[in-house]
Amino acid sequence: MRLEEAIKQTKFVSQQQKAFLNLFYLSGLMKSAQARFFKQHDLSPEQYNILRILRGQYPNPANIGLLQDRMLDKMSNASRLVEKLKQKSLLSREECPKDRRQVEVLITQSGLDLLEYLDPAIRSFEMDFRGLNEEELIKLNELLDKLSDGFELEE
Amino acid sequence: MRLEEAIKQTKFVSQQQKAFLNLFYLSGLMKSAQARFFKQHDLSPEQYNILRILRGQYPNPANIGLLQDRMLDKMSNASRLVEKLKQKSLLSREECPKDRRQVEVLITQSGLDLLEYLDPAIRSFEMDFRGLNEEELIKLNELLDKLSDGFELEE
DNA sequence: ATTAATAAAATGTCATGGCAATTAATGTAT
DNA sequence: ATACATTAATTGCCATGACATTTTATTAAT
Repeated sequence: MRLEEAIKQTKFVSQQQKAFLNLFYLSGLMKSAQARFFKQHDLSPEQYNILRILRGQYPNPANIGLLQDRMLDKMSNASRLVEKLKQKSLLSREECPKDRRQVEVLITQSGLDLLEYLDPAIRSFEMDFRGLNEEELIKLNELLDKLSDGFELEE
Repeated sequence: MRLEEAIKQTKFVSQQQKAFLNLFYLSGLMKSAQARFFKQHDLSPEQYNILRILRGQYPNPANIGLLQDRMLDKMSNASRLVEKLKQKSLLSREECPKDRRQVEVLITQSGLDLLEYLDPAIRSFEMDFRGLNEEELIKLNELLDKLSDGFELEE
């Protein structure tokens, strides 16, 4: 469903305003679709994000700071997410011998298995972008990149 | 800051995947910038959304259902947001005489004053899209619309 | 070597989002 | 007219996000 229909508003004061609302709206749609999907597997999108990063590092461990650095949402609490995932045995967390302030987080085999199991569904999820052809996707990424550039100062 | 730099990842399996992450990433940037702005005025973005809708209806009242319908995020709890705004005297809430299940929510003068006071800042906020020219904005909206169309089934 | 500064992670608090359950009022069917 | 279904709004619960504070370990300064 498109923005106009969703918020019952057909006129916008500018293309800027519409783009602004449109981005929020679409990201909300995506976010809730994503949350619904992960919930079936007793994961949150943020937890999945952590596991993905850990798989990327595997077989090296990651510390909390590295996770926070690479997460899409920097503000989510990596410590607590790691704790949740540990309870599900999807990762291990151990004190780092070199620097006991730090912690070594490593994805477990069952974590790797879960990711592998989810992979096809994730790919088909990203296919929700099938509405756009390759050229359009490239254009979209280009436009989004330009916009992200505008946020350098304030973050 | 761009996606690649933010998540320290330069390669993506597809343009789809990158677009997916890019959208999440940018909307997150926008969301936190927006939240930071509204916080200065002791409002949340959702509370502001409610006030905007009420101004659109003014001088007619709105009921909770109508607010929920028009909100960007359908799932936020309109009842509770209205209660918060009432405590700040930015709106009034009264039992509807025609149907006592419903409620008549009306923006107050001080609510209208606040919105008017915020208007210029909001407009300049939307100007954060100034990185794109008119043609690019139209293209972006077109692409976002196409993508939103893909979500009809599941929402 | 002791003290202060910095750094990493964990914890506490509060607002919000996502849903389920509840309450109260209205509509509908027999 | 009474019982049942539906609708509107509120409330409660739990997970998450945002942010400040605390704890513990390491590094730097004198």
